[in-house]
Amino acid sequence: MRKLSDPTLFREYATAFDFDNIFSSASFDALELYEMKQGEVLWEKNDTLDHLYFLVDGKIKIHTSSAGGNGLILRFKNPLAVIGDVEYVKGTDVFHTVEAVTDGHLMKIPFARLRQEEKENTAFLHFLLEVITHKFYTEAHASTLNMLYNTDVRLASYLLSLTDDGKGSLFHEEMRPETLKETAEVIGTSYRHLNRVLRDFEDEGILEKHRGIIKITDIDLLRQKAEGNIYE
Amino acid sequence: MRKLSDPTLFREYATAFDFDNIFSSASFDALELYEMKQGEVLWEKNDTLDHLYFLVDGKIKIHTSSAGGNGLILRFKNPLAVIGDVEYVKGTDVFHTVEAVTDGHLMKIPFARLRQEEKENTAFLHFLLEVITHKFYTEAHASTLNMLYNTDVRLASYLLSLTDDGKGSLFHEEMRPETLKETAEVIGTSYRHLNRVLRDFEDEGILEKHRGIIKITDIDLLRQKAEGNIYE
DNA sequence: TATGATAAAGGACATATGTCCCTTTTTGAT
DNA sequence: ATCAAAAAGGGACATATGTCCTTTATCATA
Repeated sequence: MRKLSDPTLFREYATAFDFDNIFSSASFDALELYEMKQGEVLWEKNDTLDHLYFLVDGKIKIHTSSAGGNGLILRFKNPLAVIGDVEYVKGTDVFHTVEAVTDGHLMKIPFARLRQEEKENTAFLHFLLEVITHKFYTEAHASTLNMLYNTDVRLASYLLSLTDDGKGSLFHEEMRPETLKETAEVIGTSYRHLNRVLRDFEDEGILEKHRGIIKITDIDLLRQKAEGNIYE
Repeated sequence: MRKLSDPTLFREYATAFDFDNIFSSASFDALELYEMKQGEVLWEKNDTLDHLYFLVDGKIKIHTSSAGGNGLILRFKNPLAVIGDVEYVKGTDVFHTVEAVTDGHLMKIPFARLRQEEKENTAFLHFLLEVITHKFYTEAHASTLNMLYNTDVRLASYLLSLTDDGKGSLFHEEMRPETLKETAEVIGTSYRHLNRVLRDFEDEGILEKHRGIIKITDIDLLRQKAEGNIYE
């Protein structure tokens, strides 16, 4: 991660994400703009954070690798993702590895500054509360889904979350997650097994696929498979 | 759940859990004491909440049953557990079933009152933030453990969390979780499989068991099994 | 004391999923 | 255009885990 001095770009992000309203002017002035490069590992398990970060451009992934090295789970995050909120509140070390999936930009602000901010600015506390609550909510849903259902249901739910815009309307029938390998990691299974389940879906007429490109052909069947669940 | 009018008991809980300091006096006056009976289902999935609850005495369990009816996961909560915090912040319906494991007492306060409280009282926002952050932290750990490791590691971690007082010192070598069936639900496996793994542990000399009573005989081996993980 | 409900224990079998490995295709860098 | 690395695709096999069912022990209560 490299610090950027680009007042124009800074201003752009500040406006786009309403930093002026979230922060008092003292804190606003403490914000700094950084850039990340694709593939860069931003933080690893057990790192200590002393800044809060906001992803303002690009995409990151959060993942954990077990001691054995194999097997990861992860989530992708897009702007405006907040990194370090839990560490700020609990004073704990980083728990998941965070990696840049694309080039992008982050804003950072020192924890110390935020301690001040808290005392003066309820809006910031609210913001933090909402961000963390949302994380919990999402995590609880995903966790439940993972514990209670097999790969086919999880995959169906995941595909729905990509296909559906959340309100039931069709968003796009054709999509391409980064890679199938990543998809496997997201739903918490092996690449091999994902392939198996995808082929089953194909046999059942739910989708067609060709070299990683998946096209949903029967969204109702897919919904049925998902048993009312949807990722997030 | 039944409302209680018992000023003495009320005062006792208020003091024990520092409600005077968390809340302004206006909110404090809005607190009401309720009692719950063992086995009572306090809330079910999709219920709508309009009060925040504090468990001040007794024990509850949080669980989800899948559509299929079988398979639940759950956590136990002791005082001072907060129920409805996420629902309050996000405005969503109840997600997990909450059941009284023992007789006990709860304090409740209307969401509407809390909206006021928020505006006047930073301590309350802080409290909420800390509670929810802790929930997220715990959930994330448990979820990761569940996704990454097999039943033997999860069981070892769970047993450790009961045996260890968290700082590495031995707490008690002999314990009895409510039932083995419940233990199975907590670590997210079937009763049958739990039995299998327990017998493996017995064969390996990690523990001895007799009709549900488990005695750890080699805590170091147990630690080794847990691979550095511990529930919570 | 008898009786029924519940928990513990585990056999037998089915299924879900992981691991290892090999082949083909695609992509990206030189 | 060429070549190496990554991704897709899937066979063969091992293992983890679930389901169903039977037996035995325990405990509360009629």
